[in-house]
Amino acid sequence: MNDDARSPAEEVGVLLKEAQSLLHQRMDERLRPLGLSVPQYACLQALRDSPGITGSELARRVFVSRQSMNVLLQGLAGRGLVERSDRPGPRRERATALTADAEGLLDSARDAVADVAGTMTAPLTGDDVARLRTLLAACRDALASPTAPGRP
Amino acid sequence: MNDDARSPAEEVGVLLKEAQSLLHQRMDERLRPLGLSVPQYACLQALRDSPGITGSELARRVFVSRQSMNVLLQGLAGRGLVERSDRPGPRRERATALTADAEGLLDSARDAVADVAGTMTAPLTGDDVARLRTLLAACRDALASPTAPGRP
DNA sequence: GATCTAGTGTCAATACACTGACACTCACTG
DNA sequence: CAGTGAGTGTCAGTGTATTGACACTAGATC
Repeated sequence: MNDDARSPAEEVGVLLKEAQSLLHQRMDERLRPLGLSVPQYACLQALRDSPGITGSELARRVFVSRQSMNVLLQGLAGRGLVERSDRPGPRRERATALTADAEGLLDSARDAVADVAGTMTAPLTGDDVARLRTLLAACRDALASPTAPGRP
Repeated sequence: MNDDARSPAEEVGVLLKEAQSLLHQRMDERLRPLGLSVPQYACLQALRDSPGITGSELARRVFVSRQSMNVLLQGLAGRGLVERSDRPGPRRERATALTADAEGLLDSARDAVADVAGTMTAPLTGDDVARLRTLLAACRDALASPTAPGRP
């Protein structure tokens, strides 16, 4: 039955893994000279897009656990890249904001990441990129709800 | 300049991360009842596609380091899923092969993974899937060579 | 033949992320 | 008002993957 051939859907899965892994690798190569890891960059970027966001929401967007995000933020705070209020807010949350240093560093990082992303989509036309975005979004949405272990 | 807008290429990057992360999560949910993690499944699958492959080559395909693959293989060997020859070959490599138990388990795992992949591509037509494969392969190839830190 | 390079496997130590558990606060409900 | 549930932050313990280092082998180079 499914002896040697891989279904088209499965091939999409491995291509997804391969492309994402390569992208992560290239981003890491470019961000490391700036003293940033990929999750740290994603954290700063999310913090810039949504200032005052809670740590838990931050963790969800970066795809890590609250605990990991906590130590990640501690590291960034120790380097003076983020400021965490020690006066907890209404729901015990600590407001977190970027410092001026982080803004400058983040601009450099954004350029590096944009360059990598540009290399990735270089062989594609504008229409191709738009199509790719649509298709990937459809795949993501299809996987959004936790699959039941067995289907009825 | 690049103040608030994200370029289409960067959006592809985050969509790639989101889709891959969701896929990994769903696969993990389905493989865990079988006692397999995603890297373990990928390892067995690669071992099935290319019997007698070396541990280092295996590591490259699964996107982990040689050392991680080593402990991973030790775990699989301890559960009787793979057999490692203790008579090293010409280049000091140890031939690795799946056991009968692994073949059966892998068949179940393949079904589960195929199901997840099917859910992912469910909202897509056949042409969409083919197009997606082409585009993803192009992105992967564009990222294949290590990017020089700065361009000339 | 001596030397260098590339490939492989392994050990040790470190960094990273995760699960589990607990304390605390707010909104809703009986 | 008591109680339940959801959301957040933190601590401790564990597992996993990584980097760095070393030993060994085969082939290329001089």
